[in-house]
Amino acid sequence: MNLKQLSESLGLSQTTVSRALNGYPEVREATRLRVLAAAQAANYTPNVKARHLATGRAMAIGHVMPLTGREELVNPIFADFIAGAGEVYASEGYDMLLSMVSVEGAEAAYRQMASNASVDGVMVQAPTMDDPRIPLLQGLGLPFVVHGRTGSPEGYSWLDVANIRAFRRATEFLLDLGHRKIALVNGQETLDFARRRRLGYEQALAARGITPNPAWMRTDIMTEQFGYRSAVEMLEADDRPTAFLAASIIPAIGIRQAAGERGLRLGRDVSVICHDDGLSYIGNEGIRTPEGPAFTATRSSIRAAGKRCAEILLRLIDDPTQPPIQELWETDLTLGRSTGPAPAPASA
Amino acid sequence: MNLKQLSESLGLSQTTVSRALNGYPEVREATRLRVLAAAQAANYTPNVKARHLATGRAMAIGHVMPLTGREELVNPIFADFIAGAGEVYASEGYDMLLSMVSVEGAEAAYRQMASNASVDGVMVQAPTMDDPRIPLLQGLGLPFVVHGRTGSPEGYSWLDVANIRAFRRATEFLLDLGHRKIALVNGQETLDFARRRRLGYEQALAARGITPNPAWMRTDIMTEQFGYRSAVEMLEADDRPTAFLAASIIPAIGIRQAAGERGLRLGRDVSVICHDDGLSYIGNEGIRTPEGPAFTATRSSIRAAGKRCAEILLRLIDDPTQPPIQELWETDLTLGRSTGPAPAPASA
DNA sequence: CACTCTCTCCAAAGCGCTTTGGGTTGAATC
DNA sequence: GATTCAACCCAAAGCGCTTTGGAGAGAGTG
Repeated sequence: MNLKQLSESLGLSQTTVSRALNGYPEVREATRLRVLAAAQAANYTPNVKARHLATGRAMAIGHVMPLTGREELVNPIFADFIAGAGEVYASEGYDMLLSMVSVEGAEAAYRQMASNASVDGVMVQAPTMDDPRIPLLQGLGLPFVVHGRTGSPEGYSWLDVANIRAFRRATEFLLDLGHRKIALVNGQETLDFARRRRLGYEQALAARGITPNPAWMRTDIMTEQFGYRSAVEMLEADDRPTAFLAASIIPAIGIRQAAGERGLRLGRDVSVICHDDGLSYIGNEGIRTPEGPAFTATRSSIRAAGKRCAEILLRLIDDPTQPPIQELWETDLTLGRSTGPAPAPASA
Repeated sequence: MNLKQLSESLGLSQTTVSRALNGYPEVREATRLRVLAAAQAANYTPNVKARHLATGRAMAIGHVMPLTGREELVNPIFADFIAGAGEVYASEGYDMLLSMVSVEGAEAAYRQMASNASVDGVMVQAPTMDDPRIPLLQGLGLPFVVHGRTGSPEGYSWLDVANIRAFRRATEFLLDLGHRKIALVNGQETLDFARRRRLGYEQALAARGITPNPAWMRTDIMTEQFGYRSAVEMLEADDRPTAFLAASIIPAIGIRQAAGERGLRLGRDVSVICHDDGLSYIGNEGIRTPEGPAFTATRSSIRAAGKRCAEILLRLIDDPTQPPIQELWETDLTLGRSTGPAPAPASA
């Protein structure tokens, strides 16, 4: 069933039917209702491709899910982010075009999306400090929103969490508990957010006159095994940290496991704070006892971020004169069962 | 730059240029090279929508990522599955159209994809025993592949792991270690795979004359907190299991946490076997010591499954006469550090 | 009553591509 | 030298929709 057939069955022109369906005012209300009823009855939906050819709008948003590392690992964080964004797209009638490519291939993917106009805008995730995708997209004139930001976050739309503050605060909290040997199990520091988190950590230490120990600062893809291995190495060294700061709940789980295997109890022998993105299946909030969730954590819902980024992007698409929209979200520091006072030096 | 401009700049007709670019034989090799060079120089890529309008093919595959539960949780498993599939699509020039909807909305999503021909085929994930999407898609005539299968898996293409055998084998392994009190922390049993896993578990118990204890059989969305809570409840009861069988590594992590908090060591005081989908960030294989990975697990890469499902789907699309392709993958049972002989009854 | 609007509706062009159904041309064939 | 046949190339017709530029019919106005 296409427009032509539908209009013939109604004894109307294609123009009128099209206008009736798209809510234009040049059609009598009675006619519109008749058209809508007929469309409904015939189970008619306009051919998206034809419409796009005619309008030039793709009614689709491009997402590029970066696969990190040589193994092209897929971060579950993106699934939740996409879920949030997808919700918005669906409600506004947009499709989501997903491209999974290695970090190196991302640029080409965006370039292609732009060149054949298969999307009306794109979402940029996990930017590096000086991400080449941003000037690229600006040059291509394709609307985009960055989740996170770069070193010089001007002239484009982004949404980010206050990473420096979050990790400074978390570090201060550990310092207040008497910890002096604090390890940072960070994400890849080529990524801007990880760099900022390290800054926050270093600032807090510096404010108390503590020089960070390079052996206690690890940076890599935020897998469970990365957390595990980092913790194993640090806990088996002669001088070991009494607290860990993890960039995600996933490495934090690895740290917990490493500690547990060595008979160290979280919150008593070793403290752990992680950033909690509120992941669906491994959200920290879920495991809540009267004493709080499992991990003390800086919290910010990645799904809510996805949703908001999508809203911003659609606004940008709707109104090309819209100036850049930038939002900085604060995180909560929620107390859980994984932190406690630093153990007495004798036992460490 | 469009076809018309390109052909004018070359002094050729649109027909010839189009044919040259698409590899038809009616064009001289010299001309083809000239055309290709010009296209390259002009950075020309054909407008996808126009092409689709003309050919009727969308060059896109629809994925519907089911969000489960009232909270619409997104299972990280799907991210890895999609990564595998996406790899294949990209290499064959297909786009991936992703729709995130609640389980109830999935049918409508598929129906829409079919009705406006925005995709050439769809992927069906997480089927229930008697999934309505299958007759729906058959009726719509849209090629599809099911990851998993239904109660009566005939007449359509699917790829599944041998869930019954996997869980029977895992249960037998625990029985061989002397465990008699084995709990099953399963996925939602409306889903076919979960039902099959329970069957495997029950068969193994029945073969040794053991009646399953309903209190030790849990079924829900496979989150970490589900694993945690289930384990807490069972471990705090008077009669507690000595071993757990978990449907995913994620609830298994919750179980481990619950056990650890109670001073129970995995592989010594409590045994755990889980199914390991080889997730990128929380893959069991990663945390490997000389004694093996953290969990004893039935293993099957979800990413490889995604890849293979995509290959099958593209084959189906390429050749409509292709009869259904069905593949049953066996799992490995790999020994990890989470299992050991059943503790002496006195200590239990 | 002629004229001007406003309301409704329509014919046709156009979006950029593929593909059908020929045309030309030059070489090979009889 | 006429005929046949590849080999190349082209004009034009769609694909299904939106949108421009009217046209016709009543209603309102002087």
